[in-house]
Amino acid sequence: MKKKVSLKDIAKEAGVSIATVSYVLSKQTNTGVSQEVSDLVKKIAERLNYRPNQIAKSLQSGKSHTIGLIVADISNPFFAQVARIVEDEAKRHGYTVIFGSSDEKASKSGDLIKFLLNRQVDGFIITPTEGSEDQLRSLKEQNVPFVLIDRYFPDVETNFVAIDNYKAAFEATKRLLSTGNNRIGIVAYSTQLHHMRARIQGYKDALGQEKYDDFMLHEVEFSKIKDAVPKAIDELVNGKRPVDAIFFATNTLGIIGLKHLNRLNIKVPGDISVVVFDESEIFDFFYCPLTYVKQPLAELAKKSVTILVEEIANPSSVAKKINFQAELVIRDSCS
Amino acid sequence: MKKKVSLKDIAKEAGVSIATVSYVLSKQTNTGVSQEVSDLVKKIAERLNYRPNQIAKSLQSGKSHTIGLIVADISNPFFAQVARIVEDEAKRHGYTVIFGSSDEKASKSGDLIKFLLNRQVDGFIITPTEGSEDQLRSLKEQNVPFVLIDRYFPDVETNFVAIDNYKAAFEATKRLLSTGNNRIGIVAYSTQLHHMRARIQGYKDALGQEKYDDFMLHEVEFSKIKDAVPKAIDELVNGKRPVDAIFFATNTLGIIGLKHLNRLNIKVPGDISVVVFDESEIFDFFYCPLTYVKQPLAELAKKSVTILVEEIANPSSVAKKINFQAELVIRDSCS
DNA sequence: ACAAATAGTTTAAACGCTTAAATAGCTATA
DNA sequence: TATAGCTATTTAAGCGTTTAAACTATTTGT
Repeated sequence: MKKKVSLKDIAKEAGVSIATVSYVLSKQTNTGVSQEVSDLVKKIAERLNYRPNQIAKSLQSGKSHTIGLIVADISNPFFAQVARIVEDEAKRHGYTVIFGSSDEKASKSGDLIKFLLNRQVDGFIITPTEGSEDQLRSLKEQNVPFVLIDRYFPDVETNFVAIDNYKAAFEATKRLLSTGNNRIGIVAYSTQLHHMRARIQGYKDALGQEKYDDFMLHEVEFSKIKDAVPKAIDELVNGKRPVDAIFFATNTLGIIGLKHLNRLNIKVPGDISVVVFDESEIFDFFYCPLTYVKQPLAELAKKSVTILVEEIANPSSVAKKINFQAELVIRDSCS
Repeated sequence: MKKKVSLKDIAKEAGVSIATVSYVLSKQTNTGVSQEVSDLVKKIAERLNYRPNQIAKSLQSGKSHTIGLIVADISNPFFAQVARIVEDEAKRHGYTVIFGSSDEKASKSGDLIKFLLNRQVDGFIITPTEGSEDQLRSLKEQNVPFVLIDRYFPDVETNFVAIDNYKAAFEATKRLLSTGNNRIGIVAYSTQLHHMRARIQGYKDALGQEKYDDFMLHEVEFSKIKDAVPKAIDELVNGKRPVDAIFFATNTLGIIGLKHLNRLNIKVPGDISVVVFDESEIFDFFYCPLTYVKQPLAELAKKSVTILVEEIANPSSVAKKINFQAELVIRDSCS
């Protein structure tokens, strides 16, 4: 890589000091530099195609203008979409985004945080994994600005941007009930993460004491979904008292589940009603337009960036907790 | 953000010079530092939770250990998958990834390159857009290491990792022919990018003089696909001599196209045969298992990283040009 | 005509790290 | 006992910026 043009080169060429060049090039107003020198320096900078060295600026300012985005898996379209919006919004604020995938593992998330801290990111946007509370507490202690997105820990005071999962799940389940389903199963992740517990609780509360039954709740482990979801469905539909509806608690679960329903030749909504949390372009190809919970993804992602940028500029001690409302998009998969 | 622990802090605490601390902490072998001092320094570093400042290291070494990944759109699953593999592979080599989306626009790609160069990335992995040849030439001139992925310009000598698009398209079209289709339409992007021209040429050559007909070739503009693909399909199936098969030149085109076929209630492969370039989880929900061209994505992405890392370590003047073979996965969408 | 104010520019230190070169304190050698 | 040869450690410069402070010339005021 050819050596880059620095202030020094321009200074030498212009016959002035480095400081003068810096003043010309870095100040918007020409504070105390003569017009001639200013013009000359600018012309030379232009000619030499000068590009300021961000690294040097960062070292000097202590700000890298870089934010770390930690998601579960960047190749998951849900997070890829978040990433895209974060990218655009960050760019609008003059920030660069470095990303990393935690694979829902606290250990990976911890490594990633360390790695990116070494890289001197100015702050983080994180979809936290189960068991990462201490990492967040540690970040707080070090006064590193960060915002959680999609999930959060109710007992750790942090900024977060999420949706009202309880309410969304409650309404989704109510929809299944009101369309005549009584035995409603749910396929969820087996995790203590609050967003998932809230979805499950919303589902339970919508059903109420009399209709809920432990048999209908199936929690699968993140790392085993490929096998566990089909198994859960088999149990839901084959028991002595099979369900007449299934609520999938995330789009990934929904995708795998619907594939399995296809395999079993179970028709939606004829044989079974379905509601899915989150949308996915994939669902457009399912023969039946699905009723689903729509998260305001763009708003979530944008808000997370604005909060973070604000927090970097002037740290506040009170945590910003934003809950958006999700929308239940009613189509044809409940009957 | 609390002030970070630096070598200085450790040095003061240990009562030695900064240099000694640096030697202890940055050299694997304890070259010329006494065991006692070494142990002491390490203990203090540990206690203070010292994290080296990468920015300072970068400024000093001239290497940022960061690579810039420029894709068309990170929210497109194809690129999101590439990003994930690049991320993992880069991490294996000790590199961080900064990404940016060009939206297939040369102007954006140019801005992105400048932006990331200021950020002192050590090199790039790029899916180039149409009209970005000069940007690449300029990078070459500045001796910035980079590798193109997915696409390349035959008349610009650069490293690239791609597949043999001509052959893949040729074989896909041959498959359609051999399953009894004679009038085969193609929906492709209207671009001079070589990978697309190669796909179109492969298609044309497979058909040969006698079977090919300009009417069957539909090129749509990237920014207008939502409307243009349905329109193209309407023309292909409604003309005086309608086609009996359609070859979609990318998965995005395929997705939009198949949705439209559904809307028109045209059955695959009953009414029309289909082959799609690239795979997509989305296709799993199409009622008919699709025959598609499978790119070795993981290999492509990995190779791009290893070439780039190698190139950063010791730049070579001869361009590395890698063409992988794609695989035609034959399922049920041709008859 | 001389001090004071002002404008234009430079000096120098700092950000946190690396590393070649210098130095100090030993020990072994003749 | 002076000296060469080690070993352990420090000094100092440099990476590319920014910026407070210092300096120099010029202009203004009296």
